[in-house]
This record gives sequence, C-alpha cells and structure tokens, in this order.
Amino acid sequence: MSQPALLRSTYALLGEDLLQAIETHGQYMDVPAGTTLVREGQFVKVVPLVLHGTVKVFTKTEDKELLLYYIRPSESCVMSFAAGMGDEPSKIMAVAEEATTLWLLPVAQLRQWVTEFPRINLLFFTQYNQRYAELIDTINALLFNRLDSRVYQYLKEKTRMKGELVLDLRHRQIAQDLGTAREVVTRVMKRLEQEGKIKQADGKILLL
Amino acid sequence: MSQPALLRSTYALLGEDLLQAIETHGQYMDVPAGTTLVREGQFVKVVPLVLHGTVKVFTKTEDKELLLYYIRPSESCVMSFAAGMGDEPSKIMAVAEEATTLWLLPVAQLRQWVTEFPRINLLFFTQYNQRYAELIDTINALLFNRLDSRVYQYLKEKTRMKGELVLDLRHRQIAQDLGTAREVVTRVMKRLEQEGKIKQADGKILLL
DNA sequence: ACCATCTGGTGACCAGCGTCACCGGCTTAC
DNA sequence: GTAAGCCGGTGACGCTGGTCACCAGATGGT
Repeated sequence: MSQPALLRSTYALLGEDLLQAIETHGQYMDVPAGTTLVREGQFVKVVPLVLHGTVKVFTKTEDKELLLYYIRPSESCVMSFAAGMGDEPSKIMAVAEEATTLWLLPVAQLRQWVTEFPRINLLFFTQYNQRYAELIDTINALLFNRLDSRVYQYLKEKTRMKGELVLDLRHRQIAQDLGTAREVVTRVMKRLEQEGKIKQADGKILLL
Repeated sequence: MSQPALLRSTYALLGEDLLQAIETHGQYMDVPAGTTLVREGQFVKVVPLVLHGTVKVFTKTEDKELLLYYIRPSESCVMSFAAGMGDEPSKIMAVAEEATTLWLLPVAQLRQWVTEFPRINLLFFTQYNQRYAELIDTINALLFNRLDSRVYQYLKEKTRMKGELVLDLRHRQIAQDLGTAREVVTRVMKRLEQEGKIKQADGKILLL
C-alpha cells in the first residue's frame, strides 16, 4: 500500500479535509528497529503518528528503565504532542521496537489544526485518556503488586500484543522493562513456572 | 466576589463567548472539606472547574491509597474529563481537601464545545500535560526513590502549596498519601530530623 | 580449536520497609 | 476524675527484592 493510502486508511476517522492538510504538511518516515525517536529532556518539533510497527515508550533514570506503554498503528505519541504543544522538554524516551513507519506532523501546523480542525482533538483526547489509564495502571502495579504479578501481567500483555502464546524474550529484557534486575526475573520466572502459569524451554516462554 | 465573576476572572483565557456558554449551561457548587467528588469506577456526567479551594486526587485499592496530585483554582479535573468524554468509569478518587467552590460542566455540552469553541481544548490539553508530567514524576519516585526522599519531596510540595514552612500534618496522613504505614513514616521523619532537614515540635512540622 | 559473549541458573547476603505489639502523653467527653 | 481516642515513638521480626559472585551451556567469530 502506498504511504498516503496507509495514512488515509489508518486515520480515516479524522475526516477528508484534515487528512489532506496532514498529507501536504506532514512527512513520511521509515525507521529500523531500535531507532530512538524521542530522548528524555529533548524538545519536540514533530509529533509522530504510527502507521505501522510499534514504538516503545519508557522512563529512564541513570541505568534503570520502566516501560510505560506501546504505541501501535492508528495511535499517536501524546507525550510528543504534550511536549510539542507546551514547548516543554520530553519526560520520556521513545524507541522503535520493530521497523516502524511514521507520519510526522510539525508542531507549528498542529497548533493551527487544533482550532481549525477540531476533529483532530478527538484523536489526541482519546490517546491522552488511554495513556492516562495506562499510567495509572502502572502506578497501581508498582504500588500494590509484587514482582510476581507484575511479570505475569507483562507477559500476558506481550502475548496479547503479539497474538501468540510463545514469546521469544530474554530475562534481561523483562528485567529492563520492569525496572529490576535479571537475576530477580529469573527467580520470579522459576516461581511462575512452578505455579504452572508459564513454561520455559530453549529460551522461549510459553504462557499457559 | 459573585460566583460568575469569580468564574470569569479565573478562567478569562477561555474567551467571552465560551465563558457565556459555560455560564448558562454550567452550575455552581460549593462543597465542604472532605466531600467526595469522584469515586473509583464511577461514571462521570459533569466535569468540575475549580474556582476556589483544593481537590485531592488519588488512587485507592482496598485500604491503600496513593496521592496523585492536587487540583487548584483555574485548573480542572482531567480525569473527569477523560472519563466523561470517553464514557468510561473513573480510575481515581477525588475529594475536596478544603472547602471548595466548583463550576460544573455537563459532559454533553462539553462534547459540543470541543468543536464549537476550540479554545477550550487549550485548557484541557494544558491540564492533561501537567497531570501527565505529575504522574510520570510519581512513577519515577515510586521506582527510583526510597521513602526518605519521597517523604521529603512530599513535604516540600506541601509547604510550596500552603506557602508556609510550618505544616500541621499528622504522620498518619503522610502515610496515607504515600501509600505506606504510620510507623514507617515516624521512622523516616526521625531520620529526616537527624539529618537536619526538618524539625518536629508539638505535632507541627517545620521544613529547614 | 579456542576464546568471547550471550544465555539462564543459584546461593549468600543485606537493606528497605511493612507489620505487630506495645509504650506514654495529651485532649476531649462525660 | 476517669475513660476513650488520638498522637508520636520503639523494638522485634520477616518478607521482598536488589546485589554480588560465580557456573555451565550455547553460539559465533577468527
């Protein structure tokens, strides 16, 4: 599918006039897995819409990270939007987890569109709400759940996203996403396995 | 000051036409300290603007709480907005910390205003950004800081809000706001005092 | 063949903090 | 005056999870 067509089909709900504006002023970008899109403290000049792929959003302090959420197609990065509109530095990091196709909207145009095409607010409000809810969930998990359930929740979410029950995933990666240490994850995974919730074999993880 | 006048002066940036709409369709409300405004799981039909006083927003699970942020005059409750616009149940609780004056906006009208008076989006986007930043800070604090610094940060924020260095605050309250136990707070406060960061005398706390 | 590097796996240790049980002091109600 | 409640304060104990040191197996490069 051509890029404009992908844009149109993915974001049809925005309406034709807005889509046209987005198409003329926006810019297409294709990035390989691992590309850093937003760094902490960085000022944002463009807001990305995700057309294809997955972008991972997380906080980082020194060498400790915490996964906040993923941005999937038809979604947008509200943190960029927030940082862009408010002219404030970003508080989070965003990295392409897979090869990802983006459509970049310049902040300057966005500021106009917010009043010119009120429909675009719908997109951002929806996104804000969703992210908000995810952050609250994260906070609750951090505060109320022990690592066991956090890891398990994380694994369930991963399988939901990938659409398959077998995950090819390193303990190290899980640890990083949850802001803990590799050995601790190993320990927890062992316990989950004993409880019959997962199964591990040659580096893959199977959810039961 | 009359209520409409207070509304106008506090939210002047919204523009005359919008203010008029808000004034005709909105409703004034005065609540005493301790009033619960939003409960977890509740569906929201009105979004409050705060004219005077302070509203406290927090998560609650069983008997454990965590303070998320305060809503002050000229601010609004984006969680209500989120819940109202998305027709989803609220994830948080909101309680008036002091006697508080509110202006209630019916969700139905708000949905129209979002496109009719794009200026109102400015308010909500600003609020969203601010809350977002606060949530991220909370997450970082939970993940990276130990109780010492969390308590200290909390106290500093409190004094900033009240505008005075002496706080009349129970250990029990601090514990509740930070999602921990009273004895633990007592312990931490003792340490902070030994470190010369605070001083405690007859139930009051002085920040140094 | 050999070494470097990645993986998961373990045991020991310790810090943070939640919990329990129990003070004594101060205030308020009756 | 006495009893009931709240307040901060303490010591003991145990669980969770972060850290360290170290192992063995798989993989891949030269």
